[in-house]
Amino acid sequence: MAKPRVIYWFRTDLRLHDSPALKAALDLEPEALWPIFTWDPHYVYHVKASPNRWQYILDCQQDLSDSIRKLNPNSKLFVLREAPQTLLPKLFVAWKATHLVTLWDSDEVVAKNGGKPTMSITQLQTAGYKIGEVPKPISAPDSLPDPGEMPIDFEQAQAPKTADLNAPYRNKADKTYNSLAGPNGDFAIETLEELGLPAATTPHRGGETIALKQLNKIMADEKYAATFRKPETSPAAFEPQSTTLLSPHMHFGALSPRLFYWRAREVVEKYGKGASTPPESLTGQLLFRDMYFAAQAAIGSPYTQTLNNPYVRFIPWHLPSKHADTETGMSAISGEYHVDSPQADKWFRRWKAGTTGFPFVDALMRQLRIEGWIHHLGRHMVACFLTRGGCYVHWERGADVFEELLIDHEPASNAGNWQWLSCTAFFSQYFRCYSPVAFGQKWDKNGDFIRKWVPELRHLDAKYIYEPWKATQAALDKAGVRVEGDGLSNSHKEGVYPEAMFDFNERRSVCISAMKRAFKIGLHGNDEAVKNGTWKVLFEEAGETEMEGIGGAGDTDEGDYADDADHESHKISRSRDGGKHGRGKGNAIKQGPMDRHVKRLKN
DNA sequence: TGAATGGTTGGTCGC
DNA sequence: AGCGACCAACCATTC
Repeated sequence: MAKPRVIYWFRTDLRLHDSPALKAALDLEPEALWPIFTWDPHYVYHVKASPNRWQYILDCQQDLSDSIRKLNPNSKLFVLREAPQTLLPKLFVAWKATHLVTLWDSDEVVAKNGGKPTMSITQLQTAGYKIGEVPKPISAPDSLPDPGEMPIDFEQAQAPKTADLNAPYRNKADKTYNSLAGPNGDFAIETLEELGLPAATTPHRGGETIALKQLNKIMADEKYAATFRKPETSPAAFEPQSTTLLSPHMHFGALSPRLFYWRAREVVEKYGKGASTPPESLTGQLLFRDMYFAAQAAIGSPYTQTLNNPYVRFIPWHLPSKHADTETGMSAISGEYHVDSPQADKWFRRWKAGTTGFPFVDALMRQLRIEGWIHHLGRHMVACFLTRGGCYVHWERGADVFEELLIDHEPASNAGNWQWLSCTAFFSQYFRCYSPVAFGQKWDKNGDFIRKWVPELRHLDAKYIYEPWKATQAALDKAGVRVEGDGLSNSHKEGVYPEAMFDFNERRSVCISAMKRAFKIGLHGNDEAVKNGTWKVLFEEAGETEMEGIGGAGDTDEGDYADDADHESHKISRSRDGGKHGRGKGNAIKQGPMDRHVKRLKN
C-alpha cells in the first residue's frame, strides 16, 4: 500500500506544537507532507480589519514558516491564494494527496452543560470539572517529511471583486490574488505591500517565537503569575501594560491555550499559599475564553447578534443593525445600520474617533486605533459608555469597531463581552455604571495614560485632566490647550480638545431608567415582537422615549455626514458566524481561514 | 416554593 | 488611605 501524502491545512492555528492533528498526520509516516495555508479572498475583502491585524497574521505565518524550515529545509509554510472550497479539491488531484488534516473539534463542554450554552463562569467550571483535567499540550515535532511535487497547472478561481470592505485602508490596489503561488511562484507569504495596505502602527507583533518568549517572561515572574488578579490590574498602565498581552497570540494560534494553562498551573502549585484562584487568576481568564466558546457552540450563528438569539435581551438601542433577511434572520446581519438618531450616530462616530471630549474614553479609543489593543477593563469602560452607560447605542456597533481594530479580536469573546457590558447577556446589573471620570482616576490619579494618548492635554493640571470642561481659563492657558468644537470637524487641530459631547450624569440616569423599563418588558432576540417590530408598541405604552427611532433631530435614516471623515463605518463587515465550527450544515469549509477549532476532516 | 445567595472588575459618601 | 454602607434592586441557582 502506498504511503499517505498529507495536506496539513493550517487555518488560524499557526503553531507547530500542541496540534493533535499534525501529530496524527506524522503518525501516519507520510511520504509527503505539505503544510499549507489558504489565503482566502472572502476573508481579505469581506472582513474589515486594520493593517495592525493584517500585520499580526503575516507575522504569525512568517514565524511558522521559519520554524518549519528549521525542521526541514525543503519545506516551509506554503501559501496558496485561493478560497479553500475551490482550491482544495483541485489540490487533491494535482498533488495526489491522500489525506487532509486540520484541527480538532470540541463540543464537550456544551454536552456536559446539558446541551445548553454556558452563560456563567460557574456553569463552565462545573462542566469542566465533569470533563476532567485540561489535556497537556503536545510538543512540536522534531522532524517533518519533505513535501512532494507541487504542480499548480490548474486554473485559479477568480477572487471576488465586489465590496472590498478594506478599501478605505488601502493606499494601493490589492495584488494578493494575481497568482496562486504568489508573485515569484514560490508559495510565499503575502506582504502588506501586496495587500495594498499602509504599514501597521502597532508595536505588538505576532508569531510563536515572540509568544513563547513572552510566556516565559510572564512565568519567570512567579509572584506576578501566581497572584494575578484580573480585576486588580490597571487599565491605565502602559510600558508595560498590566496584563499578559498573550490574547492575540492565542487568537491566531501562535500560542497554545493548553500550554499557557499548564505553565500557569505549575507556577501556582509551586507558589503555594497566597496564589490567586479562578476566575480572577490567569487560568481563570482562560476559562472565560472557553465559556464564550461553549456559549457560541451551543447557540450557533445567532450568538454574535441580538436577532434570533434567545439568550440576548432585546433593548431598543440606537443605530440597530440592518438585517438582510428578517424572516429567517440567520447570518442576516449585513454590517450596515439604521441611523435612527443623527445625534446618536454623531456620538458613535466621536466614540470611534476618540474625540468624545471625555479624556479617559478618548485615550482608550486612540490606543485601540493605534495599538490594536487595550486593557480588558478599558474595554469595559468604553463599552459601557457606548451602550447602557452613555450613548445608548447598540452593542453590535461597538462589536463591529472592536472587530475591525483589535489585533486579538475573537468572535466569541468579542460578542460575549459586548453582551456582558451592555447587560444583554451574561451580566445584568445595569445600575453598575462606569464613570469616565472616576474609573480612570481610581487607577491613574495623575492622568499619565491620558497624557500619553491625548497629547493635547498633556500639560493640563491633574485636577482637570479627566474633566477639562471644568478647567479654569488660566489652567487651560497654562497647558496651551483650548476646549472647543464637536470633535469631528476640528479633531486634528493643534492645541484643541473637543467639548464633552454630553453631560455624563444626565445620560447615565436616562440610560439606567431606560434599561429598567426594557428589563421589565423583558423581550429577547427571538421574540416575535422583536422580529415583527411590534416591540415598539410595548415600549411606547411604557412611556419610553430613549429608544430606537426617537431622539436627536428625528426619526430618519438620512443623517448629516457633511463632516464625517469616517462614514464607511456604515458598511462594516461582520463575519459574525465564525464560530459554527463545522456544526450544522457541514459548512466548515465555507468559513474564512481565521476561524478557530476547525473540524477534523477525513478523506 | 419562596428566600437567600452569589455574581471576576461601579460610584459616592462618610468615617 | 482604606473600608463599609448605601444606591436601587439585575439574574440564575440553590436550599
